[in-house]
Amino acid sequence: MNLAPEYKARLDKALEHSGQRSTKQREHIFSVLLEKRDHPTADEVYARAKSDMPTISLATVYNCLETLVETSLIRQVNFEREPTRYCPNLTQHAHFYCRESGEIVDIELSDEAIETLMKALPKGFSARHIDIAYDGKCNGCHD
Amino acid sequence: MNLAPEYKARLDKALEHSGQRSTKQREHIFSVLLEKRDHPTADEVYARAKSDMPTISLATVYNCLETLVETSLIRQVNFEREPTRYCPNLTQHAHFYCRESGEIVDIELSDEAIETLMKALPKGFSARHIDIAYDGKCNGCHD
DNA sequence: GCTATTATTTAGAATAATTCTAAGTCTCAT
DNA sequence: ATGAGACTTAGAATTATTCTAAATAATAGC
Repeated sequence: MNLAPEYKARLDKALEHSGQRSTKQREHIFSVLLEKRDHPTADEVYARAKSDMPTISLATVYNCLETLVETSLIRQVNFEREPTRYCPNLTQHAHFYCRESGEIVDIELSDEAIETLMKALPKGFSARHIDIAYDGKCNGCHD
Repeated sequence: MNLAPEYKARLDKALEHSGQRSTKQREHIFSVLLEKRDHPTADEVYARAKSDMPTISLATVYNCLETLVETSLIRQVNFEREPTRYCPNLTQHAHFYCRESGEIVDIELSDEAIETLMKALPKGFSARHIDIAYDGKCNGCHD
C-alpha cells in the first residue's frame, strides 16, 4: 500500500507535467500495480485496491488506470478480446501468454530485435510503437 | 460473391477435415473476405454479406467467421479494445495500424525477423504464434 | 487558514461487441 | 423418403468499459 518515495516522486511529476492532480486514489492504484507485477485486469486491481481503500469505486479504478496510461506511468496489455491488463514495466518488452497456466510473462527485447522489425516496414511508414504478443507454453508448463 | 474454384476447394477441404459442413453462408462469408481484403469487422462483413444474401443474420456472420478462424482459413486481427477484424492473408505477416487514416496494412515478415523474436524467448518457453501490431503513420499520411 | 474554482470521485445507468438460447431449417446417410 | 444431427436465425443475455450527474476533494489566490 505504500508507494516508495521514488515512485511517488515519479507519479507527482508525471501528473503535474500533464496538469493533473495527485490524489490518494491514483497513488494507491499505482502502488497496487507496482506491488504485484502480474498484469492484473481492472477488476483485479479493483479487488486489490479495495482491501486498503474499501470505498474506492470501480469507475475510479478505470479512471486512474486511464490517467496512469496517458501519463506513461504504466502500459496497457491486450490479448485478443480478453479484458485489458496493466503493466508497470516501462522497459522495451513484449508479452508472453501461456495457454497452459494463463500467466503473462514480460519478454525483454533487444534493440536489435526492434531494429529488425522496423526494417520490415515499407518505405514511408513510420511506427510509433510495436506491440508484440507471443503465445505458447512457458517454462513451468512443459512436460 | 463468387468464390473462385480454388478457394471453394480449399474451404470444402478444410471444413470436411474438421467434420463440418460446407454451407452457402460459410461460402459467402469467405468470399466477402477474399473480395475486399481491408480487414473488416464482423459488422462490416455483415453489411457486405447482406447485399447478396439479405436474409443472413449477424449471429450467422459471427458463427461463420468463428468457423473460418478455427479451420485456419482466415485470421483474427485485434487492435487494443477495438472490434475484432478479419484477414484472409495466411502468410507470415504483421499488421500496421495507421492512426491517421485508420487503415490496416499487412506487413510481410521475413523468417529472419521471426527467428530473432523466437530467440528472445527465455529457456523453456515455446511460442505457437507471435502477434505483431505496429502503429504509426502509413506512407499516404506523411507530410 | 479560508474560499472559490476546478478536478476528481462515486454509484449507477448506458453502451457496444460478442455470445447464448431455443426454435426452425437444412443436409446427408441410411 | 426419413430421421439424426448440423446449421441458421432472431432476439435476449452477457460483460468489459464508458458515460452521467451529483457529491467530494484539491489547489490557487486572497
